[in-house]
Amino acid sequence: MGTNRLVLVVMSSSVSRQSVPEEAPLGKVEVALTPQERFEEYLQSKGMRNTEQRRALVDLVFSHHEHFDADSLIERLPRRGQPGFVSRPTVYRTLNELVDAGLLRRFELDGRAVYEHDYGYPQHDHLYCKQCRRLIEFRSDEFLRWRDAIAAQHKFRVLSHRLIITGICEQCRLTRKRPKRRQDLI
Amino acid sequence: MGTNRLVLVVMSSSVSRQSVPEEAPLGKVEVALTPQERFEEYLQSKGMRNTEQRRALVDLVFSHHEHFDADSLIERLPRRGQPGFVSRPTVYRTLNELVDAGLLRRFELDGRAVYEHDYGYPQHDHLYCKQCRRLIEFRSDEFLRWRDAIAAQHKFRVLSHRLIITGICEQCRLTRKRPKRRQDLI
DNA sequence: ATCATTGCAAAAGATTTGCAAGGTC
DNA sequence: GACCTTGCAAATCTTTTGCAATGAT
Repeated sequence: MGTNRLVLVVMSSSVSRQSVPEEAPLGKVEVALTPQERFEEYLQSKGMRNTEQRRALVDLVFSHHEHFDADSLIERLPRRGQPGFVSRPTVYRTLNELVDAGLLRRFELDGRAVYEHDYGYPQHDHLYCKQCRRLIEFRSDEFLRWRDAIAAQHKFRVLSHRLIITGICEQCRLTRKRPKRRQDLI
Repeated sequence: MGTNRLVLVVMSSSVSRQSVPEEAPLGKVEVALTPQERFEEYLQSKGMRNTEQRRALVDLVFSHHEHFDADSLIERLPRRGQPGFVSRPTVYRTLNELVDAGLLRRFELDGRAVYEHDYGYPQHDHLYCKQCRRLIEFRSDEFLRWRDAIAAQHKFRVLSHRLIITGICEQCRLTRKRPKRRQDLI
């Protein structure tokens, strides 16, 4: 069970500084507790129990920094009967708990829930390539400033936002076409 | 059938209309054809037929400028057996066609598809009140400029974007709390 | 007449829930 | 021991699909 301390990197982008290479590493985010410890804390505070299944899922979820959905997480689990197996309902239940605990963030893509690391990871937004379906992360303080300004104009108290810019990534633009999905829910 | 219904009301939001030029009130865009005519044209170009059901739905959809989901549209239809009735599958089929035809835009909120007028309506984004579940529209050219700049930095070809700022609207902030929904998919 | 479209029933896909058995504190 | 969790099966919710009957051109 890898208790890997979070050392994560995001691409930063600043529109104002135009000569900067468009993908400069932003830096690491230090966190006091591992996700496992942080979740334990949350569970205790709620009078919930830290079970083997929950620990297994936290390990799996934080073993890769990738966007994922419930199904792809389930695919990475051991099969029924194998040690470490977790049932589908429990996976869904635990994902909800991890979101509540602030360890994961959830959003929607093409009609299903997608999760990403939230704990110890800086706020960012996404470019979504319609062709290869990759999510490309970027960070923009300028956007956040604009967001807060527009909210202030509407006397709206911001809690969060979701921004996805859909299009074609450079890689795909320079390559041949690929099949499309059934629907365009963005 | 929805147990927890979205409250889908729109404020054609005119922002503090004083000094911010990019924040003009959302108005209509001049279009040559009515939605009905525009859809007819689309259908013909695709070798599809303009049926009573399709006309009825276009009328209903464009009779109010509101965000809506399939269920709330179905509720506004005459009952089974009444003239003007349209079955649930046909409603879904027609909504997809209206999106393809460019008359409606679709996005997701709390796990289901929400539609809004696209044809003859200017591009805009949304503030979403977590409490009353209202969607408040706003328009920002500054945001669009920023979007295109950030995309250019990533050599990303923009096709569209989806931005929803979630929080508490002024009205709700000045009132007492209301119950929350089951999930926070934004 | 041809062929798209409808309504019905049923299916499908994603996620949630009731409940008895088992695990954690 | 109390009571939270799990896995199973089944239910839900939303949306889609197969198909025979109906309707548009």
